[in-house]
Amino acid sequence: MDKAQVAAVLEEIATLLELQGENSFRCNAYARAGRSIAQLEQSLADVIAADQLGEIPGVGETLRGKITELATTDHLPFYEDLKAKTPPGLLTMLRLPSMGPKKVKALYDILGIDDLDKLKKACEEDKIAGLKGFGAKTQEKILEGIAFIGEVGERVRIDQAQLVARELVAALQKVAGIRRLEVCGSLRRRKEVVKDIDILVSADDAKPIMTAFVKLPQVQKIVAHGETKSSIVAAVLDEAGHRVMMNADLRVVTDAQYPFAQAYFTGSKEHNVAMRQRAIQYGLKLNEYELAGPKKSIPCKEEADIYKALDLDYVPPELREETGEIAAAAKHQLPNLVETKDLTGCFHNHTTWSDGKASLEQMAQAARKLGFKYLGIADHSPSLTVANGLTPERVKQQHKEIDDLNKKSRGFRLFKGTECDILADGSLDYSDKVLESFDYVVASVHSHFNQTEAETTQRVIKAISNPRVTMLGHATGRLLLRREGYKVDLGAVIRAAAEHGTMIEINANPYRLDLDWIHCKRAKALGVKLVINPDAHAADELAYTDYGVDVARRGWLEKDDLFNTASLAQVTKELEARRAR
DNA sequence: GCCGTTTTCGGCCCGACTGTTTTCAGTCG
Repeated sequence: MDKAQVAAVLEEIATLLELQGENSFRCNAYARAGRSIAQLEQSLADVIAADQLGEIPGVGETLRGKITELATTDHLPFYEDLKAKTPPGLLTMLRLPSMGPKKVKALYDILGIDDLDKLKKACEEDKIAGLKGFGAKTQEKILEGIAFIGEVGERVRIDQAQLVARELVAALQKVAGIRRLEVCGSLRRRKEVVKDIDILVSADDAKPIMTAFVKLPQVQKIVAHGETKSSIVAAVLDEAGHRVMMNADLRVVTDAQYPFAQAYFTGSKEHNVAMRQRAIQYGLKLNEYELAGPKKSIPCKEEADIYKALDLDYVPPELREETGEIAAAAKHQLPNLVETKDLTGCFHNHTTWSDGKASLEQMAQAARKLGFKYLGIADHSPSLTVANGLTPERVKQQHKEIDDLNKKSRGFRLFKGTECDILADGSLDYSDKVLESFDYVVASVHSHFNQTEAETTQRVIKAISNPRVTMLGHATGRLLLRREGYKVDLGAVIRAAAEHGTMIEINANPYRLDLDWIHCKRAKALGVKLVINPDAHAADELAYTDYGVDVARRGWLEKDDLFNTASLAQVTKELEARRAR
């Protein structure tokens, strides 16, 4: 098993143990080890071979044995036994709001309920409300939870969450008495999928703000309504007219508490735990209201002051995942993260020549409006017939149109590219001669998703080893919350990209966000250049690059780790040099 | 299950809110 699989098993063990009623610290130990393994830079096999497992924080004698067994034999009797005696439906029940391991276990032990259907039936027959520790409200909440899961799923994409957040914030800002306001939580950390929206407000009097919040027109349901915290389900229509529903929490604190609350509610949970532990090392206590010693509280006006008080550089929200950012902040080694303004253009964009909605000229105009100095056009290749892929003859025609447009424009350039299909055997969809007519080539997989991991890996490596390929498009083909990516050994792909000097795209389309930030970090470590591409099929989709910047920042990338932060002259020079190879 | 300038046992981050209680357990973040 590779590290992702081992990590998933460890985290599942943690959950299964919780359902057994096991000591929470023991459960936590498995969960923590799982996270550490998932975030390893090297391959798990290498770590085991070098006998370095024990050096990973949270991995002791017992876990070292279990992890080794899992990684080398693909089996772990301890896990398999645990799994065998836990009905899989219990894990689904755990996803319901207000249902934790204790309640799930109680329902299973007392009534033998082991899936959502039985749970729903039991609620409808009024069998839950009478149980010790349960009541009418709990029963009602469970039913609502089951309906909610069916209707909206659990998580939404960052672009959808942003939409909901923007509406709520705009409505809230009209309420009098607000001093500071910010969206915190995973949306502030710019995670690719988000479960709920956390809004933080500072004010002298919380009550009117709380009251206004639960009465906003977007509110579908009030989940909780307390003095400092309220929780609602909000519904907002997106541009396509689809209803986006999600949970939103509001916290109101005093302005003095604001920076502490801001840090606390931004998370991640793991980052917060590590920060609290660091505070303890300094003889201090950190919570959402203050940073304080036994005798006095340390005043902080901004979030940065908290980090400063603990001898840390300010950690940008995108890095707060407890993947080494605190250690780096202590040593003044945090990266100087790339910013949206650093982008000079992008390379993976479609036009009406294939399946885009905007013409070459419209795309160019939109790019200039965003301040880009160039735009790469990469329409589809012939085998993607559904997307109106370009034949070699139409490629020539498109190139003429691009030349004509370039003659008319000053200080801005269109580059001739292609999103060339990687065929089933790893060969490319155009002949070398046609490929050489482009300024650059994005190579992507669009078919045969059911190949084995070994086949797809070989296929992609073969394609990116071709010197005519400039960059790899959407590396796993995933569609967030809709479709798993194709199975591919990204470690091997990234190593091959490093070896052949091929760049890898960060597909900034919010449906994809592929390469994932974790792999960006690994690609950077191996010296692979990354490129933020919106995969735009319409003029307004060029702005998707913002989401790509989010991914890059979460992946610790700096301006120079990306290709499309270079000047037009540098980009032109580099592309010409590559074509001469 | 991990871990140790309070070290081999006894801790392990902390607080709000809810619902079911009558002082608190469970859940959540």
